[in-house]
Amino acid sequence: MSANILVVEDEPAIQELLALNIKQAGYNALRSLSAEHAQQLLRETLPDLILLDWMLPGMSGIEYARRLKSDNLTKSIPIIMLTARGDEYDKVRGLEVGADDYVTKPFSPRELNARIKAVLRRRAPQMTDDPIEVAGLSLDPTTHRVSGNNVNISLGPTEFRLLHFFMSNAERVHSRTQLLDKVWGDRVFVEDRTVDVHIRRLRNALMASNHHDLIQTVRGSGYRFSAQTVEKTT
Amino acid sequence: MSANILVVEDEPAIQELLALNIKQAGYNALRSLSAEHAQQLLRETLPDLILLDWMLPGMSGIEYARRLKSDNLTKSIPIIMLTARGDEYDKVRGLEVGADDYVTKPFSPRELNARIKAVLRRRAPQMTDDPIEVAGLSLDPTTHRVSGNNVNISLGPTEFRLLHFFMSNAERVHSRTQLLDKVWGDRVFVEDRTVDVHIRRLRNALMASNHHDLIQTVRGSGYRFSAQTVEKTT
DNA sequence: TAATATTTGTCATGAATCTGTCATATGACA
DNA sequence: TGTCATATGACAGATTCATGACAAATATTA
Repeated sequence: MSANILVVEDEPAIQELLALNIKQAGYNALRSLSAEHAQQLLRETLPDLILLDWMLPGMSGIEYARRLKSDNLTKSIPIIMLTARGDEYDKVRGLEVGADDYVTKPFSPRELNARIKAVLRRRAPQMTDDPIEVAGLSLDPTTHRVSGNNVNISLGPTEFRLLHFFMSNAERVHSRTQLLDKVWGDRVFVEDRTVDVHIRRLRNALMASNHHDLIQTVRGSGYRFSAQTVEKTT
Repeated sequence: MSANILVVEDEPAIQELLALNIKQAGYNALRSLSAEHAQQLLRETLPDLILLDWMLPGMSGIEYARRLKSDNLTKSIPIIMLTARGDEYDKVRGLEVGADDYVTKPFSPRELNARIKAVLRRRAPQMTDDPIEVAGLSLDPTTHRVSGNNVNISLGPTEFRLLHFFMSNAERVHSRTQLLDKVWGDRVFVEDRTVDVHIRRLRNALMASNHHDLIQTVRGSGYRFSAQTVEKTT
């Protein structure tokens, strides 16, 4: 599931350019011409990143950013502001209201992509295309390949995403609900217990290279992907 | 089939310089002194990239860019604008009308080439006409020939482009949509599933030299052209 | 120009694979 | 030991792909 990026920009030409760029980079572009309309879109899908123009008709970009950051539902969505000039003052205010980064117009496509990638990496590492390797187990999102100690491992789509998420967020416990949100995506309604089954399928597949014990059960909390082996208390 | 680059520049000296540079880099240079003349050229050949001077006699560069981007036939041709020294305002307007990148005069040949290359790669990585060879299967863009282990393979136009794209972007998974964009071009609207059919046709053709299994299906994601064979792990 | 190939996009169908849920077994913890 | 959370195997429904057929569009040839 590639990242959804919401572009809030009132100038159609620039919006188009941004959207094109985003698609080119392999993300999914949602578009909105105003803060008000963006707000509506948010009801359906929560994007993984918001590109927000500084100046907007109606509610200004900065105003909207503040609002997004104060709403519990959206506060964790990273925001990249598009500012007109390299104005230091703007920059300060942008960061003040909680923007995660900003890009000054005119921007080069490369710069924009680099920033998007950087921000996404911070917030949702599994959304980037970087290959990951943990304890001899490696996963490459671009080739969609997984191998453990040179043994090829084939996974179904969901197991692949699950492993991808685990590997990009290792050493940390994830509740079933969190996993559903991050791996399945919000707006999907699935039983919590279903996660168990997929964990099992993933473990099964990883058995081929003896990496199945990297996925640890944390009783009462969820699961954890960890390179550190668990010591059994005897 | 090396990329054609159209240079629209009224100053003969600069045009000459640009053309030289382009040829040096192995591309094909088409030249035009005005937007009007360029328009005529476009009737014969659609270039793969347009280098457009900001200021032109008659129709200005920006005006022309806008026009190119609004015409269905030419809208997908990337444009690099040549702007006078670091004029911020120009850059904004350039991007506004849909230019893909810009180079400020005076430019260094190296920078120009880098940008051309980047834009072309983003647009059509398979545009270079170097022969490619993977696992005994070879494709020569100039002669339009494909052969596997000395067996000649004949392909329809679309299958040829598809294979060309695959071979120049091997090992990586491409979604159907991406394939449509890159192989069919972004101005066509065809069903996603159509890709399946062409994949099959290509596989069929490659069967002649037993290379059909280089094209792998990645369930839920798309297709991949890979020299590495898949091992089934159950 | 007419006739004949080729090429292309779409569809219907059946096969392969994936998914979510349940029922039951197992194991952890107080 | 009893209770509760997790593991596991089975399964039916849902997706996703492969494939053959076909007609429209294009190119080629007579």
